[in-house]
Parts: sequence; structure tokens; C-alpha cells
Amino acid sequence: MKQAHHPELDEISLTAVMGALSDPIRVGLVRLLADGRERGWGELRAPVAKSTLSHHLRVLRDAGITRTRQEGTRCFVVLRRDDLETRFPGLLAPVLAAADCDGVGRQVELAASA
Amino acid sequence: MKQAHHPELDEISLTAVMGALSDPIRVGLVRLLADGRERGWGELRAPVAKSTLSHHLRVLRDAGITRTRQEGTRCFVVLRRDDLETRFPGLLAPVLAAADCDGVGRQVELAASA
DNA sequence: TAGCTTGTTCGGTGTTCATCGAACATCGAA
DNA sequence: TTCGATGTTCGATGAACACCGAACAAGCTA
Repeated sequence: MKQAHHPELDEISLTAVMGALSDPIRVGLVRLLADGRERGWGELRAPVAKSTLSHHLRVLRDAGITRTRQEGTRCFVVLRRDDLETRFPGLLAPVLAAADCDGVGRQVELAASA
Repeated sequence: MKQAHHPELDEISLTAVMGALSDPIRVGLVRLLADGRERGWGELRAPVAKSTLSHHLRVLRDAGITRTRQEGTRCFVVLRRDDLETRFPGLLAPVLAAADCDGVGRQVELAASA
């Protein structure tokens, strides 16, 4: 469990972000994180194997969309909302609005407890 | 050369649009079309084989981003700006702005003449 | 120390994608 | 009708991706 690389602001690429958001599960994850709260991975319920979920979270992290923090054996993830807003002003909101309206990523849910 | 299918407004999917915009060449094409003018395919200069260009234009069309019209042996393409704005309000502008700022898709150019 | 929890990594598989050249279809012009 | 211009379609190929189960690593906890 090594600390993963997070791209700097100017390393965040538009096509990488778009690519990361082209998968319903990843969109669902972003939606869950949209309130700005940090979430433990245990809170994330998605209909995939844990290795696959790990993969998706890695794609989001590598694209610069989320930031991952480790605490003991647990990992926490948070949306890099300010960074994204700085890098691509006005991009995130319409995507979230559209996803919300369409129900894209509704298969990803929040577990009962924290 | 049969007339291709164009998705209806409510058939346009967010993830398909995001996926279509995750390739620099396609972003470049969208940038060229951003002025709303219809372009003949002969005007589009991209550093790929024509079959590949045909593929990219097909992806954009299937995603509902562009509309293709045929006239004789020539094809014309136009951005479905209003449709996109209706379906995903506010989505296109930030993407174009970010692409413009970053130079994503600058490899796609307009040929000299029409 | 032994076990439990948590997440990563490793093959493996099947799918999709970007790309090319070549062959084909279609239309307009000579 | 023959030729040229314009796109589409057809394999083919190598890369990337989504997905899984299993094995591994690392930190708690009993």
C-alpha cells in the first residue's frame, strides 16, 4: 500500500478527465463525493469486485479528479473540487447536474454507516 | 455511403459524450466546428489516415455531438450545439474553453479553401 | 504472535479502441 | 463510359480497458 501519485494542477489533462468521466461507475463515485466530504472506501458501495473498485478509484486519482489519503489500513478519498475548478473552470458543475438528472452512476451508493 | 444514424435528444448519453471528448483529435474537430459553421470534410486537416478520420467523425456523430449531411459525394458536418445545450446545459462551453486554453486538438486544422 | 481488516497488485479474459492500408461504392466530370 | 474525387467499410494489429478471483502487504487487535 504505497502512497500513490497525484498529478499537479498543470499536469491534469482535459482528455484524461473526460476519459475518466466516461464510465458510469466513476461518474457515480464523483457524484457521491460531490458534497465535498471525505469518504472512507468502506462507505462506497458499487456493484463490482473490490479490485475493480480499486482500479476505478485509481483512474480518478490519476486523472486528478480525486485525492487519496491513507490512515492506517484505511483509505479516504475526496474530490479535488477546487483544483478542478481552477484548472477547468465551470466544467464539473454541468457534468454533475447532467449525471444527477440522468441518474448516471446511481448504481454507486453510500453504505449505511461511516 | 448510406445515411448514418443520429441519436435523438433523449438518446444522447453523458458517458458517450464524455468518451467522445476524451480523444485529442475529436476535441480538435469539435473546436473547429465551434463557430457553428458547417464544414465539408475536405476542409478538415488531421494527422491521421482518412479512414481514421472517418472513424472519429462517426464517433462524434454516434455520440450526438455532430450532425452529418450528405450532398452528392461530399459530406458536411456541423456541431449540434443547441441540442447539446438543451441536453447538457453549460457543458460544452467549459470544455471548449479548456481545450482552447490548453491547445488540445491543435493538430486538427482547417484547410485553406472551402 | 496470530489473526482480522483493508486495500493493492497480479495474471487472465474478453471487449473496445485508435490506427492503418486496401478494397469498395457513389457521384460528377471529361 | 471511363476516370477522378470523396467517403465508407473491411480486416488486421497493438494498446488500453473493465472485470474477476487469488495472492500479497500492511497495519490493527486480541
